[in-house]
Amino acid sequence: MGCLAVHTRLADFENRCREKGLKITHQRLEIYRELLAATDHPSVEAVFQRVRKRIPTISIDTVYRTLALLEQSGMIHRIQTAEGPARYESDHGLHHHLICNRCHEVVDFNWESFDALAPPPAIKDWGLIQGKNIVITGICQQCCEQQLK
Amino acid sequence: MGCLAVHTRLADFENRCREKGLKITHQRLEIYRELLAATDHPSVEAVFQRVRKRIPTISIDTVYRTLALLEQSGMIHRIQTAEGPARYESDHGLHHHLICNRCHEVVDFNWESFDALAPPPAIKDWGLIQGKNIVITGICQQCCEQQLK
DNA sequence: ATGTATGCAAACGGTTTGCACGGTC
DNA sequence: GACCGTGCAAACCGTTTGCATACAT
Repeated sequence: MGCLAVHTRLADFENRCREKGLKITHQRLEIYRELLAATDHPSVEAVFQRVRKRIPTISIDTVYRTLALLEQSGMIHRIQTAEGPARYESDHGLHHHLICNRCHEVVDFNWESFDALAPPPAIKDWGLIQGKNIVITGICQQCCEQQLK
Repeated sequence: MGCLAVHTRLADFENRCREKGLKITHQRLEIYRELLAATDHPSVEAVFQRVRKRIPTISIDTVYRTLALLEQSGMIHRIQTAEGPARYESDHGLHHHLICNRCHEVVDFNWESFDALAPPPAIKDWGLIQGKNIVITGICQQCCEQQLK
């Protein structure tokens, strides 16, 4: 998943755009590339700052529009963060998130025994399921230590 | 949990406020009472509109401040909603949430086999865990039907 | 040539804040 | 009486939108 070469994933990206009739622009490619490279679940602002190094004239509106578009197309994911600005990640396999309430760092983790669990009967007749996330919140180790000082 | 009489829960509330040195005001009592009565995970605005019927002079700032305060004190919970305004619920036992991406309705559900699961080893050394939520998102039955029309 | 995507700037909605007054303890 | 909590108004931040231009197809 996350181990495919970047150029392969960019080629996939272009194909999926064509399938959906989305134009392949300079800006979209760089935004997607930046998200592929990122491991820190960046905010819109963070993606903007990074892409700006390659495309100094890009506007943050375009980053907002592009990230929303790619999320609607299922090519990237928006993280379930309750507070603060929206954060995104590329689609890199099944995993869940740990979120620090103090520094807002987001860390991936795996939980195979959960993934294997059958969905509870209660949700069967609710409707169409699109996302199933576990979000664990708390204070990360680093922030815990800083607090003691 | 949710089955205790309202006056008992309000008495508990007053006690917990005293323990924490929080003043027991008219506004705080009514905001908490409204959240106890609610089953729809109301937004700040919704709580404001309801409490306003009893206290017409209340301001929405107070509702914001009170809900944030009660959440920090662990007396109520803020729901993990990624998009849109913050939503709250009273502390009424272990459960999880279904969220409709179209109408934004939030529904509680239980998942005992998940609750019984041992936490994955990966999170052991992360830090202090405060919340462990499952958020299932999608389109509720009602919205699915409306879409077909 | 067509129509979508972009950049700019202005508007927007939810939320937070500074301040003086009012209420609780 | 001391001090926290409140209401008011203004500021704030992330995000969205209308518009004219630029670009991909």
